[in-house]
Amino acid sequence: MLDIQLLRTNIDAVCQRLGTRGYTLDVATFQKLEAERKTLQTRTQDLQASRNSLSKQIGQLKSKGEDASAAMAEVAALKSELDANEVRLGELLKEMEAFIATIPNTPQESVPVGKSEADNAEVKKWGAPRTFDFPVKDHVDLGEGLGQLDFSAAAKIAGARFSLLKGPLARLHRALSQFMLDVHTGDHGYTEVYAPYLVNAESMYGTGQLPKFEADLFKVPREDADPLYLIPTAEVPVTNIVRDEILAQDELPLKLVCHTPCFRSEAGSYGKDTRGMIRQHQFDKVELVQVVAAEKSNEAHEELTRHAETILEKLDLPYRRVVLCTGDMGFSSAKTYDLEVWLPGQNAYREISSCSNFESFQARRMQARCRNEKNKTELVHTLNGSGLAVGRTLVAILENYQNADGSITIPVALRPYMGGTEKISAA
RNA sequence: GGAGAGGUGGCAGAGUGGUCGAAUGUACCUGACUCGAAAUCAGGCGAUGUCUUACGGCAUCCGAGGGUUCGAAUCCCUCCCUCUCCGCCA
Repeated sequence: MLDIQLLRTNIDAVCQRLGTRGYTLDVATFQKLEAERKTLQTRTQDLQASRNSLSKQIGQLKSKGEDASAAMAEVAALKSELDANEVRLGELLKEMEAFIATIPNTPQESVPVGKSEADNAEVKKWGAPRTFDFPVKDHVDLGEGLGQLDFSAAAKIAGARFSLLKGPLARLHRALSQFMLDVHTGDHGYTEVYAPYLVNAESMYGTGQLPKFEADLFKVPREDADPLYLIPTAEVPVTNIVRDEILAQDELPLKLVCHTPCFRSEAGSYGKDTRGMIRQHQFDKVELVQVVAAEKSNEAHEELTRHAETILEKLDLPYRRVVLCTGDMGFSSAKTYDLEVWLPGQNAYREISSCSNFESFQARRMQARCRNEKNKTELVHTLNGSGLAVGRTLVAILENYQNADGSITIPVALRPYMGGTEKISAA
């Protein structure tokens, strides 16, 4: 959520920034709501002040046993206007909040302006794609050839966009998440978190999935209680740890890492990546989350992105880093780097991690604050990034480490997690 | 699933219709004392919103939402959460 003060005092600048991401702010609606709010709120508060002081007088008169009927008549005269104003003001504030809640974050100045994916800018490239002296297969042919990846069984059990892993490939999947967690906790200073996979609507609102993106979520209705939602990323439960909290200076930065399955409905994305495990309803991810003081967030964003890159480097997987252009960024983000891993089966770089700085956008929605040097409360900045998406990392390993006979060499860094196995072959 | 108890400021904890945004303790900040620290003493110290150039004023907030009342932390209703005991369970 954007700062309403900023909208009041500097709406032109906000408009301009939002314009770069193709979002047109409805200034007229905002100003109409704001004008009404201002008169109504000041009037309501004046009436409340009168009522309060009259009520106080009544109390004093009555305690002395004197006649309070004059003051009571005066309050009664205020009452109908006050009641009407309070109701209308409540509605208006809700309207205003709903309006602001659907405005996306403003991009940082350093974000390239653009309309779509095509305008994202490559920042760096690491590693050279391997040259093969045999025809490369994609991960589906490789996994099914090994007899360890079974989409038809998954379809029977659950439906399209699920996958089933067996044997060494299932172990490799587990090894990857263990490896990632160990690197981030051991080398990068993150604290491991285990969190709920089902969350309430308030949490989804806090990180920005609600109210706008309900269609992308799996919703779990309940007979006698509010519905819960399956998390689309660990970002939701982990970032919401600080919702409605005031953190002490020395608690920051908070660096948390969490491995969870992620569930995405993504009804609109059918037709794209229908083959294989690139786009699934369920996938595992190791998520990095940082909560930092406002002035530290850009620095933290670079650091966190490096932490994700380190995993790719340790696995010796070629990748590139792109900075998303204004038009391709997520709703809540002020700046996002995507890491794209090389997939020989697709002859292309494909997204494997997304690292974003949300600045105070999420913190404002969830009232996550810290005390500054003057002991005053101040919104924190939140960041997160995949470190990494486990399923896609598995895909990358299959395709990059394939051999002519269809077997897969295990990257050296993962061998300790595979009981020393160096190669996966058909059973 | 059954029975009971409870949710008040950073923490602990009083307050059962009116000078209560809330005693007291503790934590924290400032000052005095001290070479310094501790102890002691004095003062300060909630959040959010709103109006104001500012000083500051006003409003709202005692788990959440409704209700009664001139007036609600306090009374009534609904919901959420926590704890204790019993049952069940990986």
